[in-house]
Amino acid sequence: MDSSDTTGPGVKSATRTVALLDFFARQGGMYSLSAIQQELGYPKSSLYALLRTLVQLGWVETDPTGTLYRIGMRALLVGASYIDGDPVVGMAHETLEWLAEVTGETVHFGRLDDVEVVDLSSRPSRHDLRPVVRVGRRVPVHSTALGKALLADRPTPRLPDELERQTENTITDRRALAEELRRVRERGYAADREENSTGICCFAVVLRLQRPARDAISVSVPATRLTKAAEREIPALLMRARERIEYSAHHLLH
Amino acid sequence: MDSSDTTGPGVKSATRTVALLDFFARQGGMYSLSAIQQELGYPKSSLYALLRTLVQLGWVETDPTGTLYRIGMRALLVGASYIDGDPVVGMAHETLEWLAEVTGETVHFGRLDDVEVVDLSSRPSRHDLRPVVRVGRRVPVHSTALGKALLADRPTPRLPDELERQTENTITDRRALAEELRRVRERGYAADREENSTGICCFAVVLRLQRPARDAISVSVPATRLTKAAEREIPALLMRARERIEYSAHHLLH
DNA sequence: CAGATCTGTTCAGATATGCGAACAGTGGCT
DNA sequence: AGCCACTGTTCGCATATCTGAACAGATCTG
Repeated sequence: MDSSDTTGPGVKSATRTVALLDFFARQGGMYSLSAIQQELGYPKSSLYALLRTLVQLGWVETDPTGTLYRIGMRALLVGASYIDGDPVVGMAHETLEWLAEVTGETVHFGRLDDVEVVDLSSRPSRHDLRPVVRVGRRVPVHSTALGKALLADRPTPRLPDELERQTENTITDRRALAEELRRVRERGYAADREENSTGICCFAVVLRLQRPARDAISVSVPATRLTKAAEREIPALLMRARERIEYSAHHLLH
Repeated sequence: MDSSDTTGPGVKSATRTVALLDFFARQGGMYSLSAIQQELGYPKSSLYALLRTLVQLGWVETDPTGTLYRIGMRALLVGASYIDGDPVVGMAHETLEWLAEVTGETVHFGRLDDVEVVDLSSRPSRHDLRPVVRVGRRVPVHSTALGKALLADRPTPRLPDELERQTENTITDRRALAEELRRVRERGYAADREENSTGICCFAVVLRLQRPARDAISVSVPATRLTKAAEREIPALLMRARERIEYSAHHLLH
């Protein structure tokens, strides 16, 4: 069987299983059988058997009446293990600590997934310890420093169908974004000037562990704290952090 | 079809799909095809097809050689959505904020899963802002305040096969644990005196949203900060937090 | 209260997966 | 080198899933 066939991926019910889980993840609520069937297009009876199986295994939960479905807790456990098992996140950990310490700001570790960036690790700012747990959440690729840093490293960046406006500074034009990516390549780091979230600016650099880069690290700064000095220092610190991470990585991989 | 049948759960390859993901989550590393086959006992060729399917879908990743498998990023995204979609976690959120604020300590929201507690939400202490992201991780049920609070609410608590020793204070005897649970019921809250982690004490109460309780909230305090006053105040604050959460829950559910 | 129109559920035939065995690489050992 | 033990990979038949249509239960409506 050819892998790029019209038959789609090999095992049908495995494909559907994860498609179902993906559906719950994207929509994030409770859905009835028929609602799911309308969305995914699978036959009712197939979904029925599948859902019952997954409920039995704890991967899908139902409401007390047994008629509304949502994602189950086992999914959470498995998801968390992705981070624990990732060698790069593990190696980057102490350097991100250091980076948060010297900047006093919030740092993130992001990984490109299709046309979005997934936050794999967050270290809150020293100042505002908001409980924002963003780990495992997606952020747009065109309006964040993480995303732009990663896009800039690709010869032909894949972009979402529409560059959704997040703030009044968001770059929504594809030409303008291409130009911005050129500047990112030139400078060696990406910046986000309240393009994703009003009042928040970010800087990011990619980790050059594979080509094109898959991972990036960033520092987020409230616009009010973004002095001229900080604008110079933070990118420099990011690059030092990158060196440290890349160094450990090369040692680990011999 | 009977639910407690010898046929096992309905759709075989869905069962295997999630069993495979569970395997990766528990072991948390990279495994070869034959290693997985030894562990799970499925035929090689079946696993082969399944793994290829899941790799194609981003739920399993391979190393550069394509011979070692690990959990993929999509699993992380789906797991994170469990927390976002949970109504109780959502409602408890601002109360946990408040609890962290008034105590100045780290608070957790835990949910019972089989014989372990899963951390669904953490709010770091005001003092030591360690980046401990424990969300999605399991903690033992017998050595934590969260676990003991939840166990105490069950008529016949399910326990792990062995009560593993975590610190020198861990209760490892089943009789002693039963006695401890009796005290928890009497007092209305559970305490952990460095039983799970040396230097850390916890208090926890269950949320009475269903019988037996499924969720609990806790406050963790470094043993060095645990004054007599704190020992009285923290359980009282936990109970106030519980009232607030239960109140919002009943409003939401009418 | 009957009819209409949604739900979730079951069933037997069409169809795709699952299985063991044989094949093909790879590295280690004498 | 040659053999051996071990991987990952492919392939055809037995078998279990998938499916569409029919059934049943609930809610709404005039």
